[in-house]
Amino acid sequence: MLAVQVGPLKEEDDVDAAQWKPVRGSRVSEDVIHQIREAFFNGLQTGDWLGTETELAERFGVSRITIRDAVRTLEARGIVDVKVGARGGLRIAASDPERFIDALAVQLHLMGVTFSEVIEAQCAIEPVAAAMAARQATAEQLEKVATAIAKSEEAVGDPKLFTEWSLQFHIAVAEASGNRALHAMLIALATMQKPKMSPRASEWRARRVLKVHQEIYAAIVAGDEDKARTLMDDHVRNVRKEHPEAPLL
Amino acid sequence: MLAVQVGPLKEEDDVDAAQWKPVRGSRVSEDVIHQIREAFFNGLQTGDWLGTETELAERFGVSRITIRDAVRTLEARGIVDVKVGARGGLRIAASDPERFIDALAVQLHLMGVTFSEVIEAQCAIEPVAAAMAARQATAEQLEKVATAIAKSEEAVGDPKLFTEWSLQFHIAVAEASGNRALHAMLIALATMQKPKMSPRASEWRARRVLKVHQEIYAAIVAGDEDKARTLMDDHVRNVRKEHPEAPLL
DNA sequence: GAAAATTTGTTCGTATGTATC
DNA sequence: CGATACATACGAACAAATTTT
Repeated sequence: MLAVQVGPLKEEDDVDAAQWKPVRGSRVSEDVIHQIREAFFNGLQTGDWLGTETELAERFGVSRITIRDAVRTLEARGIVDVKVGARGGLRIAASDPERFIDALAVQLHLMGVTFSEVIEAQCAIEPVAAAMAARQATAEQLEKVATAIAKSEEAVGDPKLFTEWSLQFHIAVAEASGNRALHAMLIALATMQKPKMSPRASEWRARRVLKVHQEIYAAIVAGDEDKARTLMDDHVRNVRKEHPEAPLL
Repeated sequence: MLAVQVGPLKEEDDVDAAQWKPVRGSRVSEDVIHQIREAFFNGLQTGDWLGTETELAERFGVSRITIRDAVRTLEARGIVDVKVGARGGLRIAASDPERFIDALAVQLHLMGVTFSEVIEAQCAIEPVAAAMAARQATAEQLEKVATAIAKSEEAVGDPKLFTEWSLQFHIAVAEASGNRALHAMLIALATMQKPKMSPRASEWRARRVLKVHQEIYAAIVAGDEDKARTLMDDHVRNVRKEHPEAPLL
């Protein structure tokens, strides 16, 4: 059927072709997007002013509608923020994990990735994060972990609230790893499964979980990497076994 | 405001006020985006037809420009594909890691995440992926790993090509973990650092790396989880130490 | 291979809602 | 409160790309 395929040949074999960057698309708005994107990665900071739509239209020599196409795309990618009214216009956006979470969710949905795979991925990463936290957590980061534990302790009788603070504990540990890339990915994974969680922990189960959390925290504070990793590994493994459908704490 | 479009307020019923999704924005196009997004997560598949811009404009009772705003956003999020010409229009997109990679890159840039953090995250995840691969890799997945090794063996004299196939080895191991969430994230991390890598491995260094890759492969084939994890852990640790600026192999 | 039909890409003009001063 | 600045939204039209005839 497709004897001849003229155009964007995607050679999977040629590894050098991977360098290949599509600077030029069939749309004018893609040029605009590309240029602003380049400027972004070349040092623009949150809050930096980019101009109004009309200004940009003049500067790029295109109509306002074309600029709008570009703006909507840049906005969806989390690069710019748009405000109406006087002193409105385009500015470089602030970081927003939501963008990243959404992108991950969309792609995993398209790939047909299962719920349990997301959990499994989280379970794989968390012990490593715990070990990293034990190695290098700052006082401030430890404080956040401690807060999450304290709050969940107050909420042992409220399954929903307890689950929420348990989740915060895990995210705080990831943050304490000191690696923001890891942290961002764990937030994405945890957030994705949150809507599917049904908190049904009984109080004694909550207390048991709380105890493990406290032990993990102690290991991190003590700087015991192996212990932190092992405890977290057992923890997520158990949780997964006990709650095959809602395995996050 | 438009009295016409008051309908689609979707109450996420009940208790979960924390689930709290902003169904209602100040833009009409956000309503459209939200509805199509909901439909997407409720079972639309790659290739499914959504209609033309004009059709959608009629169906939603808005102008074509408003639909275009929505379309650009949905496209940027990787949800739809747009094609011009007869039988063109909107379709549900195929999965494209590129979207996810871009979103991660944008967010990490905004967060000011350093290059070494990205590498460190990768180094944290890979040993776990290797262990998982040892547990459950399929024949087809192992084949891909073997191919990457064979290709890199052929390229020991060509630093650039060798680096590329070494990277493919690592990605193939991640795929062999059987967890597509983990796989997707490692692709993103590896791709992000690729532009900054400077392949400068000498031939004997390449041969040494190759030997380790082969050992890891053997451990995976043998189903030896601990060995696979340990070998990979040592490997990434060494690589990071030897090439502090270009530490990926 | 050429012409026709379809559909997005792009432009201009205009009106309206909204935030700032 | 009024004036100003700006994005949001509508309508009509033509250009360019792609498939079908």
